[in-house]
Amino acid sequence: MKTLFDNIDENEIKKILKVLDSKIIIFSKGDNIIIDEDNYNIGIILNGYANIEKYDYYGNRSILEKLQLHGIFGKYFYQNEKDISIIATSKCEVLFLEYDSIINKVKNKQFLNNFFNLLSQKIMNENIRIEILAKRTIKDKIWAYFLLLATASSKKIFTLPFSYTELADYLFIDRSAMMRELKKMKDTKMIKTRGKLIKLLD
Amino acid sequence: MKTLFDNIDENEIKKILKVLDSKIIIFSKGDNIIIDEDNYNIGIILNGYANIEKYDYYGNRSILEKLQLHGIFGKYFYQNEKDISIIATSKCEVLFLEYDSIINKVKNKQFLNNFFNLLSQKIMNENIRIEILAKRTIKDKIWAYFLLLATASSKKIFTLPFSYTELADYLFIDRSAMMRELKKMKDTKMIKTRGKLIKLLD
DNA sequence: AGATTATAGTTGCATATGCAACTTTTTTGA
DNA sequence: TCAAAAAAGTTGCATATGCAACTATAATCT
Repeated sequence: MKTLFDNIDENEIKKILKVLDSKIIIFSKGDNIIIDEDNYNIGIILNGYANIEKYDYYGNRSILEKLQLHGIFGKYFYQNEKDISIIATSKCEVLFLEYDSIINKVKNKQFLNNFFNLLSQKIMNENIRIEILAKRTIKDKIWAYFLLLATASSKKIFTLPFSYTELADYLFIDRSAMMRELKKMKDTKMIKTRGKLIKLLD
Repeated sequence: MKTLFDNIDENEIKKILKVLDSKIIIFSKGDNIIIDEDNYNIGIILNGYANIEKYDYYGNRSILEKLQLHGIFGKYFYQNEKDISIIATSKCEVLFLEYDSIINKVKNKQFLNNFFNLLSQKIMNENIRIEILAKRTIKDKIWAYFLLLATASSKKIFTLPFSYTELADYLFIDRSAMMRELKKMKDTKMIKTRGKLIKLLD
């Protein structure tokens, strides 16, 4: 996975972060991560996890995105930031930057390259997400997501980065319907589970 | 809408495109737009429209993305480019570039800025798309998409950029079920349609 | 440690949605 | 300009999915 600091030594990083007038804030699990939009408009997760969430009219929660190492967020990426919240799902260190400064103040080509790559990677992740959502049935959505996790870990056994409740909100489906499909998948020997540990069979 | 050439004069654009060793190709409606990956890995739509499409196991087409003016595509944005195709839906001029050259060869800060903005805009568009797909019912998906088009044109009357067949494939839903919901929406005076012309009522 | 809250697991029921199979209308291209 | 193909429009039927309402289990907090 690409990060913002790939192939840049520590001293150089410090210099860049100073030039950018950046800010690092640590959040606790459950915190609402708010961007101070006057001075900073981009956030980057340095460690920990966060969910980008939205509630609809009926009270359904949708998890729009799962942010992890060097995941990037900010008002440039959302049309209506007001009705979206970013919730830390673990202790979570966030680097805040100003978007324009990156191109205009940073001389280091490698850093620019890394930032480009972060954006490209975000686009790729969202495309993968859209392909999962393109699946027409609950079972196919679950399977596509499990395959993704298996591919990411290069193993047929992996740990869900979500609770099952969250997983349903991430796949935009009803939890009980999802549980029912998971049971069917276990019954037909597609998968085996133990808590959040999932094993894909044959 | 932001474009790659915002605030850059024509001569400067020519210079940049030369430095980048870019290539412009014109496609006809229905053409499969293929990237010559050895030399170019990014495409940008200069005019016309194209769909990014994928067919699933059952033969369902999914329209993953609708590309228009300065829409950007390329292998950096997809994990499995092989099973995805980009189809020109009108006569279509495409600029091909090499990703790395942009950061490493282009000196013009405005151009870099514009390219960044193109990526950010793409991320925003995909987030909007995900929010539409997050809607739990067909009617809500249609309505959310129509609202988006109305907002984009700042009018309550707008023209669908899709055939109804394509629209269903874009929203990842069954066409006949979609037509049924559209009829209900007309019956309950939510919308009025005449061909691809849609009007949102109150 | 015990109480409280959240998550997981289950089920009956109503209905929204997909699918197949048509007809009608519009578009395309030779 | 006319035939062929594509898109739009419609409907009956089967079922996948959402919803409500539970119980059981696990996690969290003081």
